Parts: sequence; structure tokens; C-alpha cells
Amino acid sequence: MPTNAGAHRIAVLVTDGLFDFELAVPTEVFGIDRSDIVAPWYDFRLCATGPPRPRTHAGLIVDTPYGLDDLVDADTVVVPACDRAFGIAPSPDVLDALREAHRRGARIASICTGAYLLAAAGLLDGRPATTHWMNAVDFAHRYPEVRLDPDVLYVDDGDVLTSAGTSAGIDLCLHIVRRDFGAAVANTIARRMVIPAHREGGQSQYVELPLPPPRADTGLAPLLDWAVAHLDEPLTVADLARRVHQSPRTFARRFRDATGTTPLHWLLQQRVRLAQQLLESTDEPVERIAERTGFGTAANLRVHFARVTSVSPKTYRHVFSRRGQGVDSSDV
DNA sequence: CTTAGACGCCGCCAGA
DNA sequence: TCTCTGGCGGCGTCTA
Repeated sequence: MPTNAGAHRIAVLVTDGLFDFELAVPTEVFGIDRSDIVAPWYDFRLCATGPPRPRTHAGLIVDTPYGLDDLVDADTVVVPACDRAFGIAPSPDVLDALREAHRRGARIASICTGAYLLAAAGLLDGRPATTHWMNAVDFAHRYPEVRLDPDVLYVDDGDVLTSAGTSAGIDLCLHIVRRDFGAAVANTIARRMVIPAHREGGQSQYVELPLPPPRADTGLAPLLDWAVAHLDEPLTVADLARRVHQSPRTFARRFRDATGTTPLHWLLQQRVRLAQQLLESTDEPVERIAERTGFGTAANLRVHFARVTSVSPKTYRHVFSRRGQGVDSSDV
């Protein structure tokens, strides 16, 4: 594993009884050397708590030289879902390590029921967060101080991020890559993993057709492809409905069933994504990018851009322009 | 930042 | 009876 000097250090907490897929998600996104896309890539470490060689839920033995001390030193700590008993009553050592890492400025991210550990460490008090919907009632009962939203894929609260069940963990990890390296890098990785590039955190966990996206039964995929190719045009819901020969009311229902969001909200997300790519790859003024993305005016673009990315187009361009260059993630 | 008018969302309900 | 459709109206959001 390459450990480039100055690389952003990502530590994954490995506990006994850890669920294999949860471990695989951050390993796949962060742990594979992707320095051909952007360098330096992450410095990735599996950090084990006792016993020395934890055993995953399926029985794989994790043999890693890193422990909780390395976790405390990381820039980002990922906490995957773990054995239920451990999640409810985690060891003080682990909680101390999480608190210390956070106190030192690390970004803490959980997948699925990993949120239990964050909550137990007090990192979620008074903050918005999510976890797997099946655990929502139990979680809310145990941690009433947490502002739990059980119906979103992930929550980005800046230095603390939480995500819902397994596949939402992929969305969160890609979101982190997007924050650190920009949309183009995140999209490239999504393509290599052969998964949909971008699902927004606020998107519902209750998607009728989760992955892959809608096929012939709803017939929405060609329409979505068409819309993405025509984002610069004024698109109304009535227009889109007409294209698939449905009434606006039925179209809205099918759209929500298939994507978990509404047509307008989806359009705004796509337009922001396009704006991100144009800001990264061109020198065009914001006003011009607003035209090309269908926002019309720069003021309008700024409103939606900031809502999605939490930064202004100018800041985004400053951080991410000239793809492939190193990025100071503390600037985001 | 405020504002007016347009547009979009969704519960409701009748009809297929 | 059950499920799906699509029109209506109120209210929230978007745009200029």
C-alpha cells in the first residue's frame, strides 16, 4: 500500500464481529490505490481493536499492524456496522479513541449501525444523523439527544457523517471522495465500481427500485438520460411527463417510486453536478455556467450550488480546478 | 434581501 | 374489494 507523504489518512475501525460488506465498502472506495486518477491518494489503514486479530462476521481474520493509536492520528475515521452487542455496549477504549480523534480534528463517518458507536461516544449529541431504518426506533430511544432522520441515505454534518444501510455507505464514501477531490474524481471511481455515480444524502431510504436504477418496467432510464443531456434547456415536469406519455400526477408518483426523490429536486441535483464538472474543467465565468446548466442566472446557481455542496462556486473552483492536483481538504 | 407570480408537490378522492 | 390513475386544491418552493 503506498503511503505518500502528506496524503489524507483514512482509518477504518475494525472490531470483532464486524460485518464483511461494511468493511469492504470503505476498503473498495478508499483502500485501492487510485493514484492514477489523483495523487496523492488516501493513506488507508485498517485499525483493529482487541483481540489482536479480529474475526469478521463471516469468519475472515483481519491481520493488520495498525491499532487504535493509528486511528487517533487519522484525518478521517470510518466506523462500519459491527456486532450488535458491541454496538450497544462498546468498549471504553474505542469510544475514547473516537473522541480523541474527533477532538484532534478528524472527520468521523459511520456506516449503518456504526452510528451507535458515534452516539455512544457523544459525537452526535444535538447533531443531525441517520442509521439503518430498521434500527431507527431503537436508536432514537437510546440516544434521544441525536436529531435522527431515519429516512435519508446519509447526513453530512461537516466533521461528523452518518449513513444508512450498506449500500448507502457506498454513497457516503463517494460523497467523501467528492468533498476531498471533486466530482470528476468521484464519478470516475463510481464508473470503475459500475454503480450509479451519485445519490444525494437526502434521498429516501425507501426506494422501490434501489439498484440498479429503473429499467423497462418504469421506463424512466431513457428519460433521465435524455434530461441529463438537455439540462441547459428549461425543463418542466409537464414536459418530462409528456415525453413518457404519462399524466403529470402519475409521472410524479412513478418518479418518486423509482428514484426516491421528486422531478424538480432531481433536476436541481443534476444541474449542480454539471456545474461542478464545468467549474472543475473549464474557466468559463459563473454566469455562463449558469446558462449551460439551466439555472439561468448566476444568483440562482449560487443558491442551489451552496445548498448541495455547502460552498460557493468560486470556492469550489478554487479548490478543485486542475483535476489531478493535490487538494487541501481542510479548505472544504 | 424582498417580493410577486409561476411552478411543483402531495393528500385526497372519484372513477376505471 | 383492491389497486391504479389522474384531476383538484392548498401550500411550499423556485425564479426573475
